Amino acid sequence: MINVKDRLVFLQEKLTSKNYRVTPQRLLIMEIFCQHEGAHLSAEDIYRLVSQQFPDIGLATVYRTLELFAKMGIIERVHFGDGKNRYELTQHGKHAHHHLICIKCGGVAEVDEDLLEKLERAVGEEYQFDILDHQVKFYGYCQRCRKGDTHD
Amino acid sequence: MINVKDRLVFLQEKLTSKNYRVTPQRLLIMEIFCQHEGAHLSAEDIYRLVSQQFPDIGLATVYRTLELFAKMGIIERVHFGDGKNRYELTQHGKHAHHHLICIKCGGVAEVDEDLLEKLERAVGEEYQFDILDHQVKFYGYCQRCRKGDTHD
DNA sequence: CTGTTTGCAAATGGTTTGCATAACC
DNA sequence: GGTTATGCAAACCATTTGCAAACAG
Repeated sequence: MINVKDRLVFLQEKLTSKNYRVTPQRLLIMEIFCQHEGAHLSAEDIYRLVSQQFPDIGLATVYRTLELFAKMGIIERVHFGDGKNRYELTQHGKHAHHHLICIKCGGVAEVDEDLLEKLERAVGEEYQFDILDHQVKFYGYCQRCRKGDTHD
Repeated sequence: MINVKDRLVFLQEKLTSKNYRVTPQRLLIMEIFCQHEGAHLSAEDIYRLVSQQFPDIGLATVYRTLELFAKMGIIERVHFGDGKNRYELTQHGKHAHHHLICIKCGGVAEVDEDLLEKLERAVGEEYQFDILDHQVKFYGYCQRCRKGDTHD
């Protein structure tokens, strides 16, 4: 797990520099993200987790904070098509948007490497598109479900 | 545009073979898809379009039909993260899930070629995942918005 | 005829918003 | 102290569901 303290200091500075206020709710939400590196948390997930330490937090605050963090580039939205937005810490220097989604158990695994850089460049040139980021989803059966073999 | 008549006959057969009933609503919705090849239609879009020819259709019927068509593999859901599901005709023999999404104007362009086959195979092997399909989204600025240059 | 499909309206679930109060700076 | 952020409840929007009536086979 990442150095939480560093992240929190960084957040604090970034908030202050943009004239946003440093509040316990915002710090806590960032802490949750650090403690769940690699997870794809929904607003509800975060609400539940934060509530354990800060029972008075409102769901709306969670949503507003996620909106803010996303706008600041600290976290990113990812969509798995399950009806809810999910969020993960922005990985600086490399994208982390390759997901393997099992269409049976719904499990989501993350693919680390950025095998797509070449493709990104090629497509960007061909279509005259200034590509800043990408997101790749592979749909199929994970190892476990593959064995089960009861593909309905 | 694709041969609409062929598509409709195909749909009719497929419905009958699975003991689903052939209804004017279902045929009309398929017709709309054929007439908007390449578009990424939301349920609301389809409802609006079908209503012009069949004013009594209910929105729920549209949703149920989309669900059915997706289950039958005739159409596919794509997610652009704008809060609504979008649908497009399944392209047999090739995937058509490469989208260029402009983060300024929201425009969506489609990338035709399947440059991802190699990557798909490699990732599948490495992660022991039985990959059936993939979906790629590139986020950035389209040619037009790039010129405008007022990025934000 | 019989079971599937439809339209309507009400319910649902995730997310947003208005507003008075509380908290940061 | 002035403004920003919060919590609550109500509003919102896309989608789903229950049910009686309509329709396909």
